[in-house]
Amino acid sequence: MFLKFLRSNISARSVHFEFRMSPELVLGFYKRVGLQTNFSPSLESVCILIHVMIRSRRYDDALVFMNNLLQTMGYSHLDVLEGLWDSYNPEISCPHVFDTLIRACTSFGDMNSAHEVIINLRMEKGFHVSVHAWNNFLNHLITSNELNSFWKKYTEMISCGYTENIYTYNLVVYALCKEMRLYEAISMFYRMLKVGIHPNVVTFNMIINGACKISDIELGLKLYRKMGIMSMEYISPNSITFNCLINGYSKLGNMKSAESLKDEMTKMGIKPNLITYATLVNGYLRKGCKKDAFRLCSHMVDKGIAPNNVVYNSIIHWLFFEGDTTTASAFLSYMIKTNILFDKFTNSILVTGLSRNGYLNEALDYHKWLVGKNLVDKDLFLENTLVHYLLRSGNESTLKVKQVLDDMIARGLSLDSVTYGSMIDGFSKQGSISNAIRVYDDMIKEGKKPNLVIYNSIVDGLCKNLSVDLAKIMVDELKKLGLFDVVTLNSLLNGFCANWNINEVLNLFFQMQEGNLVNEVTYNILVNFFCKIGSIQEGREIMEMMVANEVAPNSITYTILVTNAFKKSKVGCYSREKVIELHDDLMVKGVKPDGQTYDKIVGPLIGEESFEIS
DNA sequence: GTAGGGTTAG
Repeated sequence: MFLKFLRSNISARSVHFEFRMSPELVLGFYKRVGLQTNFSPSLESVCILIHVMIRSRRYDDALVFMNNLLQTMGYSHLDVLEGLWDSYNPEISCPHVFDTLIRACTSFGDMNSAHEVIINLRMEKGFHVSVHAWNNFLNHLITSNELNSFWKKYTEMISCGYTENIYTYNLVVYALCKEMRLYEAISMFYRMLKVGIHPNVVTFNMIINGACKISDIELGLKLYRKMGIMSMEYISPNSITFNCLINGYSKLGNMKSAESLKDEMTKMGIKPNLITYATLVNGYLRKGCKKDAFRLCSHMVDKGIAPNNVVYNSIIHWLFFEGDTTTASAFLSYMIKTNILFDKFTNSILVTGLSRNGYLNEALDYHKWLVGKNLVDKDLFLENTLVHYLLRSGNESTLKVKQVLDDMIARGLSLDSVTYGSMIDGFSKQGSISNAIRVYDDMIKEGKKPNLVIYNSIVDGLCKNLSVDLAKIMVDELKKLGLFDVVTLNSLLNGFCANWNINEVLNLFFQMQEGNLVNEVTYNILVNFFCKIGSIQEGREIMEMMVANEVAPNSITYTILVTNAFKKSKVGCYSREKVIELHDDLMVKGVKPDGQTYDKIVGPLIGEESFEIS
């Protein structure tokens, strides 16, 4: 009878009753006949099974059946909806079944179908899905970063007269935090209090995380400390609260505070978890403190927490970043040996890490392998990375770039603005402005509009290829269109400097100051220019001006000054002692020295000195 | 439900 039922040769209504009491039996039968060849149950029969499963609260099994219908059997979401609607039996079925269909759609990211189900039920059948279904739908929109769509659909939900619950309010807070609208998120918190919905620890955590993400740790800490008072002692922080704050400090490089928060949570009886350690390890690596990072790794192992792929990805990324490909490979091998799976982060870290360290052929091979295994996203990130580094590796790589692009096109993908931008910039930097222009023309032919970044590449290319006059004309045109920023003007300024055109340099710099379009790059360009055209002293004066205008000198400022001073010392225009004195002065001013410059210039100078003294 | 890792064009 069961087989007959599955092929719907007998009345669905009559079997409803037969099966509703024993979902186990139904599932067992279904699985057994499923193994037979030519087995193809009708839509109606599967829909009845779904009703039975929902009735007995076996939501996961119901989801599996729905996925079967939608994914393998090729029914559309609306087919399934009709099937469920037609086989709906008020004595047995629950309205909840339609919520589950929406969950099935969102679970594989098909937000449009999910919405169509909601609309169809409302418009055609006068049925309103539950607020939970809406919440699930809205949550998926946020997690897939479709925030515009989120707000539109949220408004739709409200206008249908739904009453928001705590989950809905939290979603709104979440969305506001994601859009970095922190103060609106906080006012949402008060609105919740006003309408009698108690914010919970999730609400707090999301706002605290939002504060940390915009680097306002003080605010995050304040909220954490006031959690008790603000909730009449109902809510206390959990591990997520601490992890958010620890992450905030780690991103800012303040590892001391990050670690003391870890101690604080431990004292409160909240155990640091895998995420706590992963966050701290990443924070130390970001600062270049490998020793501390590895200390925490062994600490976590001692506590019985094994590092996972996230921790390994982090380690490998930062090792590649500082050029230590040997140790990076060692960790990769260890990852493979201990069966820790690669994910899309690992793949991306590998392709970028190999490329930026000059292992372009290896990067290309690995990428090819990934394509073969169908493990590459459609977002062109890896391809654009390859194009970028290939073009920077010299002009013999043009053929390989072509290969990457051809493969891309063969896979049905087309170049995006980043591909074009990377190529235009790469060719400009190689000095082959004709190729850059060819790419630009292709881009226009493809109907793609150039953006500011691309215009800036071209301006920079013109300046670097000694056509500053042309660049100036172009910038004037861009200004008329309002299409320029500090980067555009920095390129032009740099071009004037390269031509030793002091009048234009000063003129443009004053204009930039007036327009408040000055950043640390602007000053670095000028520091370099005055070191070359004038004296180290003049360069240092520009730096003083930089500090006075509250722009912090960075490691590039350091390199510019120290390198220029050293060059002058070699031709006897500057003493070696003064180079060291310059270094000391920069250190006192809090300028971060550049490691390479220090090792190459200052270190040896100091070594020589101390040798002479001893 | 909220927390951790990567990033490509000036």
